[in-house]
Amino acid sequence: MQSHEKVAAVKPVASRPSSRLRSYSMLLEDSTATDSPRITSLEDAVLLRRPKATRFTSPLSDLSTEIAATRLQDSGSHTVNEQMKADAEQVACWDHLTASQSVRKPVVSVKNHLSYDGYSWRKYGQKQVKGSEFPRSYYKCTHPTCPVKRKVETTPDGQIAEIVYNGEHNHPKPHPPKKPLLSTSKETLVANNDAEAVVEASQGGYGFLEEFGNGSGISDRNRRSE
DNA sequence: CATATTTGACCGTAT
DNA sequence: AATACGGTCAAATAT
Repeated sequence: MQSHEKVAAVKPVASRPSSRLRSYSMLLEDSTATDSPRITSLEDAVLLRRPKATRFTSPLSDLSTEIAATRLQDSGSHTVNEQMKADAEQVACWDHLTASQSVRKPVVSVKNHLSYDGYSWRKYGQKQVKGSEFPRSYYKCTHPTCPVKRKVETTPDGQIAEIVYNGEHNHPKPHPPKKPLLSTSKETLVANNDAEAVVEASQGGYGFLEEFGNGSGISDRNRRSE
């Protein structure tokens, strides 16, 4: 295959329908100007696009990261202290598992992003931001009308460096928490004016808990509100 | 087959 | 006005 050649000829346009352009025209020019295969239609252009997402099997640490992030959030209904206590036990458990490296990642949890607070989250982006050395992940509450979003920064070890919540859930919890949330070390919950809460966790392994029944995986993905 | 995640590009805002 | 950065989108891919 000459995939790389194609890649070079095409500007990898991601997904924005609005960005119509230069890609196609440029493609045509480029293709005619070089030895690259000719592009005679938009479809061709599309075919030339290089794959955007390459999935790697997520390492265990990654998994814990997600889980940790997920359970950290309780949107502020319970006290952090309580959560910490309850979680401590589970954390210990998971810790052992990861240590032995013989555990398989709880796919269900990862997929549904069901957190202990009973809400489910869907990851819609990740980015390396300037301020932090760790990548920041962006999540949305999966409920169709729920505006809540959150940003989670995790270390390579899977530890949470910071979590920021934005907005309030406007719906009941799909799955009531069996246990209160928690955290293993220090955490601060600060509510900002815009119903924004910031949770900072300094280190600490967060464990994973049992899986809830399948959450109501809402699928508003690929849907635009406009 | 359906759905969640990955990931680069796009867009808006701040500097 | 130009550039940089953060946040969001959506195709591709994995499960």
